[in-house]
Amino acid sequence: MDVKTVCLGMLTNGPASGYDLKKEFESSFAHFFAAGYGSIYPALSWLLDNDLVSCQEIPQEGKPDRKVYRISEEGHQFLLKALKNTEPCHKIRSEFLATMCFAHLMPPEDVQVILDHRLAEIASFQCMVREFEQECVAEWPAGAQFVLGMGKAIAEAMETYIKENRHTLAAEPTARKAAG
Amino acid sequence: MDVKTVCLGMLTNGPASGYDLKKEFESSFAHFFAAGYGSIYPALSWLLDNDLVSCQEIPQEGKPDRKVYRISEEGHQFLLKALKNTEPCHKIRSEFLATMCFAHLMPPEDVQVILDHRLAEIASFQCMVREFEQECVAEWPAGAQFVLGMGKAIAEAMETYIKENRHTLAAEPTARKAAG
DNA sequence: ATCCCCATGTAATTTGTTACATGATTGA
DNA sequence: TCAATCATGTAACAAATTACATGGGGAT
Repeated sequence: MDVKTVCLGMLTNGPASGYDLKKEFESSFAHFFAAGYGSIYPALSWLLDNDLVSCQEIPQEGKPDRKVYRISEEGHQFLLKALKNTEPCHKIRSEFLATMCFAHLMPPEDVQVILDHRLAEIASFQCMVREFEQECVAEWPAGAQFVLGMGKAIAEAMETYIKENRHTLAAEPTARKAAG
Repeated sequence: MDVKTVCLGMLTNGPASGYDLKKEFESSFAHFFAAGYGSIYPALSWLLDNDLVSCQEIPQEGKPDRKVYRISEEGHQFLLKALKNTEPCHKIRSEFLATMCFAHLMPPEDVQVILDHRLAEIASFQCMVREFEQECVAEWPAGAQFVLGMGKAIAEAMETYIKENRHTLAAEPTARKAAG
């Protein structure tokens, strides 16, 4: 499933502009699917060329016309077909974990800084989740709620794991060396 | 951090061929960093061209010469520099979660099949982890152990979450409809 | 017989990222 | 006055995937 299909899927929640979709990629989709304008706008053009969406241009003053896309019947069918894959992948690409693999080659302080940064990222994600929970999750389709919950579960597992195991990557206490 | 750097890092555990590295990408690195021959072989060529590794060709009968790569002093320095980034990313690209987002558009049986498939993938990962634990983890550097543990923690969190929440994506019981 | 393991690599294609290009409005 | 938000898009570039190309040895 590529950016095109995800954009099409997002449009099942109502018409939206490329700018709107970007915000969705940055918020509710942020923890499992990334896309920038450089992918989104071409994706929407492609969907339009293939009649999977229609486009309504809304003139605005001082800004480019706002282009609101709406999924078509063909679009719905295309999406359903794309969703038929019963073995969708789930890939992690982690420079963080790759770096940690080689922690023994690094100064232990540096390792701890990286861990702190990762914890901070997790905390900011959890903060966003809390906002969703207080505002709008209840109105989301069951699948979207499931996905947010999964993100929450993974984030919590990572947080706990890092806090409980970071000491294994700390420097050997100097006292030990002196004693040995 | 790209494939080149990860290959270089892998070579800190001892000399290896492209074929050997591929096996490592498929096993201990599988849960957070993917690479195929199409990335690995060009990466090793690049590392060799830049004197970050040396190469020893071992003639073999009936097979292409086995090329064993060894990290050089320059390679070590290059790696240390690459490891200096204190904000390494951790990205998930999940067609699985993207699909689940649109679960309400799909036949509920199909959703459950996808969930079963995901659970099977998690189980096979956990199986691999157990093998590592029984055989070799103890000899791994602390960082690599930390990373395997993280994979285990994430896998367990996902497994538990799916099992506890899959019912929210099931079809409404027909009895209810009849009663309503 | 057939399949998997060993072992290397290239070329075409797909995909996505980053930088560039433009510019008014609103709130601090 | 400064930053952020709104709003679109293209072009160059980077990176990885997939298919292609080859072929002996060993196990079932």
